Amino acid sequence: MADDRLSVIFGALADPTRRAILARLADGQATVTELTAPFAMSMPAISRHLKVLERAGLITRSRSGQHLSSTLRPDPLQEATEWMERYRRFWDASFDRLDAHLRRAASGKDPQ
Amino acid sequence: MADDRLSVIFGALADPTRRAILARLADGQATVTELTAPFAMSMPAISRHLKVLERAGLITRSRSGQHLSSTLRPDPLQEATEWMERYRRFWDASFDRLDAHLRRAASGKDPQ
DNA sequence: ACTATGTTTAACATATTCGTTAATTAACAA
DNA sequence: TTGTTAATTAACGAATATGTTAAACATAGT
Repeated sequence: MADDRLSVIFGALADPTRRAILARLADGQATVTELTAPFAMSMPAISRHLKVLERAGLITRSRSGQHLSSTLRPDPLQEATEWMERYRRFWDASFDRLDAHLRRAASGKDPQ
Repeated sequence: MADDRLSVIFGALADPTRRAILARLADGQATVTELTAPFAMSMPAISRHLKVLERAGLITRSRSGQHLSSTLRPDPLQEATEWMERYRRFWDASFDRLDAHLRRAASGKDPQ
């Protein structure tokens, strides 16, 4: 994977396990052991996923004794969204087209 | 890469060449040759990138004679954004914390 | 039919990803 | 010290990603 920020962020999000971890962390910080529990996967595997998320800036980690807690830091999601915003006018255009299509269809006068 | 929709979408966005292709297509549809020109990369390489974007639903392609044009279809970006929206309250929380911190710092009364 | 142009597919090399198990490090508790 | 728990690192293997060049396929023009 390329090492520019957006590639690292999107790359981190491109794995269902990592997205599930983020979803879990939305309910509050958790240790590696707690994050491992729901998955049929070894702790080293989760540990690596956490490293990927950390590199993307999507989590921060802090040690408290033996326990290493991960906390959600969603700022990179905003960065990603901002990149996608460049295409919003195309969404709008798509919606307009869909809307127009539905109106034509509903009126029974669709020229297609 | 996992083959669920979101993984395919995020995976497609996790490459700078592919994001550049999408940016180019925001200015209108283009052929494979036209999309290859700006890159120091062979046409087969671009052809594969286009396939990845197509699989993610980010472009559609239509042949007109010899020319195979790619067109932006940004709907999947919205799907990705919708997933990220789950974390919007954390963005807001982050902003709130930042805001509060700045206000405390500005007033010279920051208890920290 | 022949040739030129546009694009994909085949075959290959290399690097990265993602998982495993085993070994190691770090912190706590007796 | 010894043992237990928490987590990472090491070493490995299999699958996937990303690029290359050469060959094949598809359409157009003469």
